[in-house]
Amino acid sequence: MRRAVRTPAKRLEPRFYRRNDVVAVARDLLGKVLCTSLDGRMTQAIITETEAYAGVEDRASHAYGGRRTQRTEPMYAPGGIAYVYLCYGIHHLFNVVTAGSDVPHAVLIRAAAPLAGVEHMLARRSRSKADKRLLAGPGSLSQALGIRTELSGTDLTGDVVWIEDHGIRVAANDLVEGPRIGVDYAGDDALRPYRFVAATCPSVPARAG
DNA sequence: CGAATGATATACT
DNA sequence: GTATATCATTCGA
Repeated sequence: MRRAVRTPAKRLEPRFYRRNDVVAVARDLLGKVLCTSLDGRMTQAIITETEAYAGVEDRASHAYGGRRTQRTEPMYAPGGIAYVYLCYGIHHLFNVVTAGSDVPHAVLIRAAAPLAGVEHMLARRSRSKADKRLLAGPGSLSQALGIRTELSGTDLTGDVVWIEDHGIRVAANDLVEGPRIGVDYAGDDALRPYRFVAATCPSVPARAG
């Protein structure tokens, strides 16, 4: 298999996040590497599935109609921070806040492929072996990377949670788009094609094994 | 297929 | 302040 070109890992800068086109950011996040350093444990995962939430105009968004609460406050900050919230009382869902100040757009990270620190992911998920479900689904992904609601508002250009570009590219014919998951309550907005999936796992740099 | 599980938003007193 | 419905899901039967 063709390996991705080895590019020095480069942390995404604020200007990546601050674009107003949240759908473009969601697409661009595929193949990027989500990293956490928590409890002295470092984990890295290649993002394979994202969903865009288009702020005030999107009924599926927590910020629909400009709703502004203590929970959603981070979404109104300039792009480049985390928005994490608890869903169904169990799952911590991780979002990347995008766009400028007072434009509450965000991208939900739904799935990823393990790249580094797999042993920590397994421990956090109480599993003994890595399978396809280790980082599949936003709740599982967050649990494996140690992301919790207390990290909501965390600066993604810091050294706790951040995202790197490893030069991994998702081919156009690998990119699948469709309606978002679990947003039936949003009426017509549930039909928006705001979900992006890297159909086959992006090439993993050779050093992974 | 359905229960688990708790913070949050909203609508009350 | 208190009550209650809801939820960007997951796992096991």
